[in-house]
Amino acid sequence: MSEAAFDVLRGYLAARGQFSDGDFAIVRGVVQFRNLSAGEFLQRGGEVPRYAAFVASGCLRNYVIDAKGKEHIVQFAAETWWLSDNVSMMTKTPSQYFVDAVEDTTVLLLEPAGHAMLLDRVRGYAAAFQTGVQKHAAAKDQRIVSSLTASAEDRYLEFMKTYGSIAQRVPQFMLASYLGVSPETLSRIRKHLSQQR
Amino acid sequence: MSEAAFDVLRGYLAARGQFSDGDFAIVRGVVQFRNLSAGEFLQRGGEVPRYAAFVASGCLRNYVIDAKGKEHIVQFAAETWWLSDNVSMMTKTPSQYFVDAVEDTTVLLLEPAGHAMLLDRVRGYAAAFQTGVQKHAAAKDQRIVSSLTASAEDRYLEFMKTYGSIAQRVPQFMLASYLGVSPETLSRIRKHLSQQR
DNA sequence: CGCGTGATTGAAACCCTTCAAGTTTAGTGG
DNA sequence: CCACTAAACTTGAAGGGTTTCAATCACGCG
Repeated sequence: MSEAAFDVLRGYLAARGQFSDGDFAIVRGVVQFRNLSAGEFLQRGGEVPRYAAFVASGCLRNYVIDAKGKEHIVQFAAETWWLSDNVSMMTKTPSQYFVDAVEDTTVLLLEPAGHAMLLDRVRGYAAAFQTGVQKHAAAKDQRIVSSLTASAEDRYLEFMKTYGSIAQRVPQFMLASYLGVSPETLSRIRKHLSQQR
Repeated sequence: MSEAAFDVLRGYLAARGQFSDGDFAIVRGVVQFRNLSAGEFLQRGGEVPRYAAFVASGCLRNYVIDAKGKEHIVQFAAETWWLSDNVSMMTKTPSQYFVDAVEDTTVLLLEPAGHAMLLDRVRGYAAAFQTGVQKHAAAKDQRIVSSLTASAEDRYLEFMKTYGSIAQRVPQFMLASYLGVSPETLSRIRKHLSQQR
């Protein structure tokens, strides 16, 4: 059970560097497993996060709740994605982010101390981590750019091209929240696109 | 001249870790200096970036140009800010980003090889770099959140609170581009706010 | 001084939201 | 397995915020 989950992380790491069995054993020693049912919270806004999460299977959503009580999805995280609020975790300040499971989900949890150990003890881990962080940052820039430049329809098409497999797994109203439009608008966009062909 | 510029980087690093004179000498050895006049380009879209830039004085703007030829500012970078397209630089692929100087600006340039040397040879640099990258990423999340949740007026107020000093230095139409609104709208927002008090 | 750039202002058009109602889908208990 | 219910999705109409286009104003600089 957790073996299968750990294999996902093993595969993720193996694709990003040369790691020995001993390295994997160290990793194995510092991660915890947790199963979440659909809708179950991994973290609530106002809490100080204690873990970074690696999604082995399923899908998480990361969102904020604004002054009017409305949810705004910042990120989805499906298999092989990391999700964490590093700044809040490191500074031990409450996070504004909520995280819950869109589907039944298995995550591997990594505490800051464990992460520090990996950086220190596993050769090549720091570099792999670095690369991952940079790609993450680039993806965020891309999203900022498209929120500035693109219409709702264009943003939808861009999402489908990049994360189409996720779109099939999350309810439409969540996708709307991610895109920053109302569910009604997304419905109309889809209708409009379907009529075009 | 370049001494003053390097002092800015020295101060930046000293505030983020314990570094010896020898460490600073290593840093000094791997950075290049460059002065940019207002409007001068540091990088054009389509080019493969070769450096990360640290702003010692002045201010850069980082932007994309969309299909209609319109500029969209992704980020400003004033004193003590880093600006780079790490993914393009590392993968040696053309960047979509343009970078030019809003004012006369002095930057320190760091090649990937130099950066690798710092990570390897300067104790504490990797950790300091890591922290900086995470703060950057958090700032981007914040911007995504506010582009999803906030009206143009709220985004303007948020920018003024966070980066007010930059607002006084860049032309209003650039600020509008950063906020993702037309110059006319920003003008109206400012008028509206000034009439409220 | 006059030219060019940036900022302002007005009016029309457009995209998107909100509200409201109806339809479909999915989940639950009998 | 069906019936019932709640949630999600769709569709329509009205309203609001933003853009676009156009004209005018303000200012710095050769």
